[in-house]
Amino acid sequence: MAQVAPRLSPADTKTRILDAAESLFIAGGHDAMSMRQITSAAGVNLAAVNYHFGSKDALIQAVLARRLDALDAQRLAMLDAFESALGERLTCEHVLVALFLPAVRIFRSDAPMADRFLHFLGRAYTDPSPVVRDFIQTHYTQTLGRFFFAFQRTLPELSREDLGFRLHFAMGALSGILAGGNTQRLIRDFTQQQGDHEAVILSRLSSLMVAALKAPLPGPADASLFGAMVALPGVADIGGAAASAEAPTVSPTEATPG
Amino acid sequence: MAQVAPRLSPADTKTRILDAAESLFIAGGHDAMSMRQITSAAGVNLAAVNYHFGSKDALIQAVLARRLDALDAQRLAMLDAFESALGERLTCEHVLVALFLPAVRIFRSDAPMADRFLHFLGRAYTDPSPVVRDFIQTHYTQTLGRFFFAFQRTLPELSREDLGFRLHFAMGALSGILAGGNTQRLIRDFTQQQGDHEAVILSRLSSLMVAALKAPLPGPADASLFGAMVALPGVADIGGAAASAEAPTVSPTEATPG
DNA sequence: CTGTTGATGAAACGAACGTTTGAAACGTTC
DNA sequence: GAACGTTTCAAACGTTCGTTTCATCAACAG
Repeated sequence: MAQVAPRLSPADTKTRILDAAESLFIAGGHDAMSMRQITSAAGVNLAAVNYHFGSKDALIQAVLARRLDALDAQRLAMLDAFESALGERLTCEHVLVALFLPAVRIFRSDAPMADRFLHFLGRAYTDPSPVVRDFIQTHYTQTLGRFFFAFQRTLPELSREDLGFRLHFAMGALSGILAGGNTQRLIRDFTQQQGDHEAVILSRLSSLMVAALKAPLPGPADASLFGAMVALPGVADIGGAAASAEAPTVSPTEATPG
Repeated sequence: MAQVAPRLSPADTKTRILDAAESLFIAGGHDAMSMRQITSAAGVNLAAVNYHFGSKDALIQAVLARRLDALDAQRLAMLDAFESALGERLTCEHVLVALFLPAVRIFRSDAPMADRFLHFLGRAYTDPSPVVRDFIQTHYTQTLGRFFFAFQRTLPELSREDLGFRLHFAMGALSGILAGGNTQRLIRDFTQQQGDHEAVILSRLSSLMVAALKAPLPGPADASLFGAMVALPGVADIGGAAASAEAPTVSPTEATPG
C-alpha cells in the first residue's frame, strides 16, 4: 500500500461534482439537492463546491449550461444549415427537426449520460425554482426567438398570436413528456420494433407536433359543435356556476386536530 | 376601541392558511413555501398550521385535495354523462371535453381563485417534490385509467402502446402549457375576440389535442422522409457521434476560482 | 532542502427550516 | 361568574442548510 489517497486532478473533481449534481437534479429537481448530498455522492469534500464553483447557485447553472449550451448551439447550427440549403423551400417539419434532432441524437448516442438526457431536459424546462427558471429564460430566449421567426416563415397562415400559442403548446408538451420520466422505455419500445434509426423517433414525435401546428383554425362551426356537446342533458349542470363559486367540495381528508 | 382583535373563526383560519399556501405553491412550487411564509401571508400564527393540519405535508395534501378532488369528481361525472347519453356514439372529442371542460369552467367562473386555477393545475402536475408526486399518483391514477379505457374505445385503431404514448403526450402537453404561467393572457386574448363562450376555448384546445390523438401513424415513407432530411449537406455532421460523446463543449461560464 | 501555490480536509459559523411547548385568550355551558 | 374545551400566541426546540475558516497536504521552482 504505497499511496493511500490517489488524489484526483482538479478537473476530475469538478466533473465528478457536476455529474453528481446532475443526477440529483434529474432525480428530484433543484430543491432536492443539498450540498452534502452532492459532495458525498461525488466523493469529494463539502467545501469543494464552493471552492470550484463559488456557490450552490453557480453550480446548478454550470450543470445546466454544460448540457444546454451544447444543445442550443446544435439546434441553431442545424436551423442555419436547413435555411441555407433550402432557402424558401424550408418547411415546418424542417424547423421541428432542427428543434428536436439534437436532443434525440444525444439521447440515441452511446455517451455515458445518454439515457438520462431527455429526463434532464424535462426537469430543466419544468423546474419551479427561480434559479433554474431565470437561467433558462435569460440564456435561451434568443434561440427561441430564432425558431419562432423560422416557424412564422413556414406557417404564414397563422397569426402571431396563434403561432405563439401553438409554440407554447409544443414546447410545453415536449417538456411535459420529457419530465414524465418513463419516456425512455416508451421510445425504445417504438424504435426497437423497426430498426433503431433516429428517423423513426423523429417521425413519431414530429407527426404529432406537425398535426398540432398545422391543425386547421377552429371556426364558429366547431365552437357550436362543442357548444351543443356541453349542452347535453346531464352534462350542462356538472360543475356549473352553482357548484363552483360558493360551496366548493370540502376536503375529505379534513385533518381536524384531536 | 373595544376589541382590538376581532378573532377569526377556526374555519376562516384554515381557509386562510389553505389560500396562502396555494398562492405560494402556484408561485414557486412545494419547496418554495415555508411555514413562516405561509403563516405570515395568511396572517395567522406560526403554530396554526401544525394545529389545524398536523404537519406541513398534510397541509400541502389538503391544498391539492381541495381543488383536485372537485375537479376529479366533475371529470368522472361528465364522462359518465357522455357515456350514458351517447353509448356507442361516444367520440374522442367527447372524452377530451370531459377531461378539459371542468378545468376550463372553473377557470372561466367568477370564483375568487378562477384566474389562478390553470396555473395551479400545471404546478400540481409538474412539481418535482415527492410529497406532491406521490399524492397525485395515488389519488388520481384510477381516474386516468377510466379515461384511458374511454379513449381506447373511441380510438380502436390505436394500439395500447400508441394510445399510452399519445395520452402521455397529451397530459404532459397540458401540464406543460398550464405550468407556463402566462396561459391566462393567451386564452383571454382568444376568447375576448369572439364572445367569451367556453366553447371557444374548448374548440381551441381540443382541435390541437384531437389532431395529435388522431394523427395518422407514421409509416416507413415518413421515416425515410426524415432520414433524407437529416442527411442534407451541413446537417448530418451537426452534433454527431464525433462531437457528442467525448468532447462536449466546455461551459463558457467556467467559474475557475481565483 | 526550502518556499510558494493550488487543492483538500475537518470543523464550525449564522441562518432558516419544521415542529413542539405551555401559557394566555376566547366562546360556550352550567 | 366559574369551569370547560378550543384556538391563538410567543418562544424555544433540535436539525439541516449554504457558507466560511484555517490547518494540512501535494506538487513544483529556486
